[in-house]
Amino acid sequence: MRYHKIPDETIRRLPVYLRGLMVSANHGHRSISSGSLADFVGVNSWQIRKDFSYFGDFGTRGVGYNIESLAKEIKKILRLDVIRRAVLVGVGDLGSALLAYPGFGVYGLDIVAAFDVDPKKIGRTMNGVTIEDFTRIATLKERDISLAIIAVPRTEAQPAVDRLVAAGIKGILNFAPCKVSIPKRIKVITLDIAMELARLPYYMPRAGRTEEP
Amino acid sequence: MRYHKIPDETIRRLPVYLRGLMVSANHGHRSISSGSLADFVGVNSWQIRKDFSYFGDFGTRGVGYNIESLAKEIKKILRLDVIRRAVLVGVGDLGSALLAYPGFGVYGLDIVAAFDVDPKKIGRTMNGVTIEDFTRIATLKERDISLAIIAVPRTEAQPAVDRLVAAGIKGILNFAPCKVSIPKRIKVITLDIAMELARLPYYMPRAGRTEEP
DNA sequence: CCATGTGAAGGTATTCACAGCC
DNA sequence: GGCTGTGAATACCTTCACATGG
Repeated sequence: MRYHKIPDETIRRLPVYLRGLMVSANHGHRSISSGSLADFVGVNSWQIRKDFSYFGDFGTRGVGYNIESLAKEIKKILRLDVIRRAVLVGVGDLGSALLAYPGFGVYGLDIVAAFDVDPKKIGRTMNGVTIEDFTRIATLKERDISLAIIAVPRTEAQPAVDRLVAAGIKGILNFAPCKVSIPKRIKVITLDIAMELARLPYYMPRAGRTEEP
Repeated sequence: MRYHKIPDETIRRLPVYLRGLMVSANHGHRSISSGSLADFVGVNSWQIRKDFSYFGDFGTRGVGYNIESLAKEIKKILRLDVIRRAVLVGVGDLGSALLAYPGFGVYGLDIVAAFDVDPKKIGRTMNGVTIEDFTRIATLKERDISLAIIAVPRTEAQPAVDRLVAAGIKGILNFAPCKVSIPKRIKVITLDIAMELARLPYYMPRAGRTEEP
């Protein structure tokens, strides 16, 4: 093993591997080869080995990788062992769905607070989380929450982000379809759902052809 | 202009530019320089010019790009001028949010049908779309719908995809957190929300440090 | 003069092929 | 024999620098 910097593309794939390892562990397996994991997650086996080689020797030649120790290491690299609590801002249709979404738990992440500006929503409890008044967002500072998900209308995204930064948030998952400006120490990942759908037609088989491209 | 193949990374950015152009047009502009668009969407100006250079000369030196003709060309490349109608499979929390989501319209995309297996949901109308019985999915063939969004539990994703492929669907946006197997002529984009959140902690400033990484 | 368009340079990630080890 | 780990080769994408044209 060398002290390589881990490429961003590898970081992007680590959560994929992690989920694959978890599911495999649930099936009762204790170790897995790069080939089986490849079939399971849809990444080439040599790509998987290369990715893992950036951060250590976890495999046993002739056998494969120990699932538990590899999963633990990936969690450590992604810092999922330290960061676990997230806040949701904007409890509309999408926000409500995110509150109910069971998928975050796999990665050890948990939405423990929610904020909205609508008085009709404030005070209501959904999935064990009571919706708070957005004007009280500064209280996050004392609550060990450094991760935020924002699901507000596009025009409200920048103001919301500014308040979150002031409240000490360090990372933001933004569902609003726009660029937001932040101090560079803060990380924002923008996930524009419509945009993903929009690039799908490009890859679809052209009309007029009868068979594959 | 050369007859370059358009790189995948450029295709990924085209919807970003398209949205930027639309918003700029709404502000009353008729043309825009690569520099202004860069500020607006968060991509370098030289990257933007390079991207546009793959598919033609749309700019006027000293002035910028004509918004309308550029937008039209991008839509044509992405084939958003032909593919407009989509079906939703799975009307749970996330599916309902997607039905209500206003963002698809920007790209000319429209969810015109929805399916679910739950008898309590079948027959109800949400946002102008009546939820149909999933066993009737084959009727899609006669309805000029080639794009599907699936928002079903992980274990149901593969069966749902198989039925969609049989019903003639050509492109799928998959929200279920798993790989799905399909004939290679069909394009699937999997969007795992939790996974995006999971790679955020890696990029956040490390605790203990006072300033940037 | 200003902003586009593009070869060339530089950087990053993927793929290959095989040596090393269980 | 089977599977990992990795340098080398390749492909791809980004950045630069500047010629080109309205």
